[in-house]
Amino acid sequence: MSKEQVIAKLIPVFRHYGYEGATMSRLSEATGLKKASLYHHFQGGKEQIAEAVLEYIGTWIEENVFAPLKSDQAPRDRILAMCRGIDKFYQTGQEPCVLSVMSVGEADNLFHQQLEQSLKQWIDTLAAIVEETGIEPQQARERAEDALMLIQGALVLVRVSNNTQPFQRAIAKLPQILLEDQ
Amino acid sequence: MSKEQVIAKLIPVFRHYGYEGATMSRLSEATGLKKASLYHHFQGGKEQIAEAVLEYIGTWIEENVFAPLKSDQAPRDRILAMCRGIDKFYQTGQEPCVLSVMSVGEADNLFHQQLEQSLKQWIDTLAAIVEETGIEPQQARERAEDALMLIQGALVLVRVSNNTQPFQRAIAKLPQILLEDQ
DNA sequence: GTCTATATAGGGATAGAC
DNA sequence: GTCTATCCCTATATAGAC
Repeated sequence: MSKEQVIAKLIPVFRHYGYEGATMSRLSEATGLKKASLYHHFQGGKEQIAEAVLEYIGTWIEENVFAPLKSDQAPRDRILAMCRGIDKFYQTGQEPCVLSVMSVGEADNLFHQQLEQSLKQWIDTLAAIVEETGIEPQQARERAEDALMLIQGALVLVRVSNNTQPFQRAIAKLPQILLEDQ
Repeated sequence: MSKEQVIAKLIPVFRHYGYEGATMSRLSEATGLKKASLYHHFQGGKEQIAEAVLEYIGTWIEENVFAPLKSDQAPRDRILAMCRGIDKFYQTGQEPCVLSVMSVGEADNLFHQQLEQSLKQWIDTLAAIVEETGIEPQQARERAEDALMLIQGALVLVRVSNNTQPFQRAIAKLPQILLEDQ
């Protein structure tokens, strides 16, 4: 099993249990590797595992959410492509956001800068697209923030209500929020 | 120190560290009571402490967020009153939402039903107000959900970005989202 | 590279003095 | 009601065999 495959199995544990809840026992069970083997791959222990998870997710987002935004299609089509990436990433809202579960407690102390940077990049990228359509920078930024708030809020609602409908509605509303006058 | 005062000191620990991160040590430090004293007040241990916290918060929300919605003022004024309650409850976004931090990991298994019930109540209450203004039930419900998504999403953004602006903007937008055509 | 076995620290929880 | 002292278990992490 490659390191990538190992990390792919670690991710859902962090997403569903958070940093403190992602115990070495659960990580061991999720991967099928005993604890000592995990320490062989990640000498820095749990903290380094979380770092690897964050990096892996960053790359995935880059390729599946940001990349579609940078194609040569019309802005609306690029945003629709991004929406498909988001829907896949969050599995229609059923997979929690690492950004939000890692911004709690101990994990926040360890990774705050990195999380903040990732969020900023997402907002900046979205705002740039909106600006391309002729919207003022300040307005574009607010729309990008509104879009991310809606996504993050939808994820909370889905988690608590066990109903993916709010997420689907939120995704469907993104093009309107970003491109049309409110 | 009364039980209410103790609980008031316990709450921020759960909000900032989540259920698993809210260790008895931290709860002890936050209250100034040693662990054994906490067990005297809450014989059910940590789980019962969390229950007490959730109940206390439920009452607070009832009095400061729901009650204003039931006054005899105009719908818009009632919603503005609710917004003030929300702003106070979340300290302009600087205090995380218990609902969201408790819907992760072990805590979610323990309290899922209760959290789901609280969220449902909030949505139903908001939707009822919107319906009063002549909006169709389905539309009203979606607006209420949109409002809660925006709030929850704003809280994530504030936590990650250390910037309360998105929350303030979100709160300011609530009357529009609930009462005006989009 | 993966395992068993183990060390050390901290978690939740209780007994019993005051 | 609050404390000190302590129990047991699990968490993180390491040693060393295969």
